[in-house]
Amino acid sequence: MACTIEIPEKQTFADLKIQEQNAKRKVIIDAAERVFGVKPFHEVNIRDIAAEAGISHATIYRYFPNQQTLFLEAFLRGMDEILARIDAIAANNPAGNLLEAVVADFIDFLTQKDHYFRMMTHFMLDGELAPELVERLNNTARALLNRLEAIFTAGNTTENPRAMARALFAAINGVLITFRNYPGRDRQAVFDHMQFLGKLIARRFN
Amino acid sequence: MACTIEIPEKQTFADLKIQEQNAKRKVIIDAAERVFGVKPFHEVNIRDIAAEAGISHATIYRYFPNQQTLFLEAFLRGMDEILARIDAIAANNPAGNLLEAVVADFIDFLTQKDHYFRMMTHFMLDGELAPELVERLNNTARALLNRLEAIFTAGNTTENPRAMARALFAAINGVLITFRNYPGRDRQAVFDHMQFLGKLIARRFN
DNA sequence: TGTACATCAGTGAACGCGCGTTCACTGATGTAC
DNA sequence: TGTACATCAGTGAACGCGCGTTCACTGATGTAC
Repeated sequence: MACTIEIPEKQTFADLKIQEQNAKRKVIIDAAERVFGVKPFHEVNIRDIAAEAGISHATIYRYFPNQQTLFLEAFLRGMDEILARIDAIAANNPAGNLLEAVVADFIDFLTQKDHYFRMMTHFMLDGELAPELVERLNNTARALLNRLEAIFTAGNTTENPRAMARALFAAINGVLITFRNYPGRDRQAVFDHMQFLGKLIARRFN
Repeated sequence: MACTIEIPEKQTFADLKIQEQNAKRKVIIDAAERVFGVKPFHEVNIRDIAAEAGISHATIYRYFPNQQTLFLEAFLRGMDEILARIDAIAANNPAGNLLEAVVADFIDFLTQKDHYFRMMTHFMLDGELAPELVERLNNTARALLNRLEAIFTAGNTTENPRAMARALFAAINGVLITFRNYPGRDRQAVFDHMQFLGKLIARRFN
């Protein structure tokens, strides 16, 4: 306990300015998240987000070069959340059915926060992202696949664990897309059905 | 051979008129298919299709109430093609690996004719179709699931064959979506990878 | 301590463009008498 | 056989609307001297 005084890092005015810019970016993304929670993804526009953030829509362009980048930033935040959740499950779930638990959580999360899922499909299908953004997108995808691969490796599959990870990831995405508008079922029934299929698939991948 | 004279069905002027309308509708859809073969789905518009059909874009609205209906009509034609292909495979493939063959063909077809796949995702994700159109969409989906279910039933799965059909259909859709923009791979490599994953999944579903 | 100037965040208004859809009109064909 | 009228397919022009993005400007704050 010789030294209890906190010595602050050296910080310049320029540093502060950058921090402030980042803080403002965060405020904007936070606002976007709130809007996404209320409106379907493809109806959300820059003006909505600006209004929610309490600024002019032109101001957004001071902090993001364009809409795609803002959306991607929001999406990556969601991906981080998923990764953290998977890690938490893996940590608390040393027993056998890790795969099923992860799949269930994945479906759970992406059903609750539907906008993340819609953004994912948007980037997969329509996205025309700048190469640098594609790179960031791929990084998180890779991080997710790494998690899944680790599970398969630990489970001693006869298949290539990486291929299994890819196939499982794709399969669950497919469930989320294919049955989201299951005719004549309410939200809860759709969710149950997705979980049911997720479980079936996870079982097949064991 | 008592009677070789063909007796034509009774046909009124009104019948003829309806037939002509249907023929014109077909010309328009044919034109749409050609445009879809050249342009990415989400860039195709009514004016393109009209130009390809050699008519004014306003004329299209004499034969289709709106764009969605025209697109759906084109899509259903693609679905019919898929169903016919599956039936052909089932007929020529009495041996064991029917499932893998069907999956391979499904991926093959929807990769070649990408616009059908894009339309499918469009209807699943963004589509706001009139109830009557949703009904038609569901009918073909059901027809496809019936085919898959029959394969599982014949294969004596321990699982519910209908559930297996749904899960497989979703899983393959997922592969087609998730890896269509696989970074840094050309068309051929993407295709091979999809087929590889399709095979892996089919194996898991055996 | 004050003055002139530079910087820069924030903004409302406007631009631009695409595109589905509708309108008002034309001209050909059919129908009644 | 001819005339007046109705029907209806086809059309170019225009409407309407959304919405990402940019522009020209304001006003506050910082800086040089």
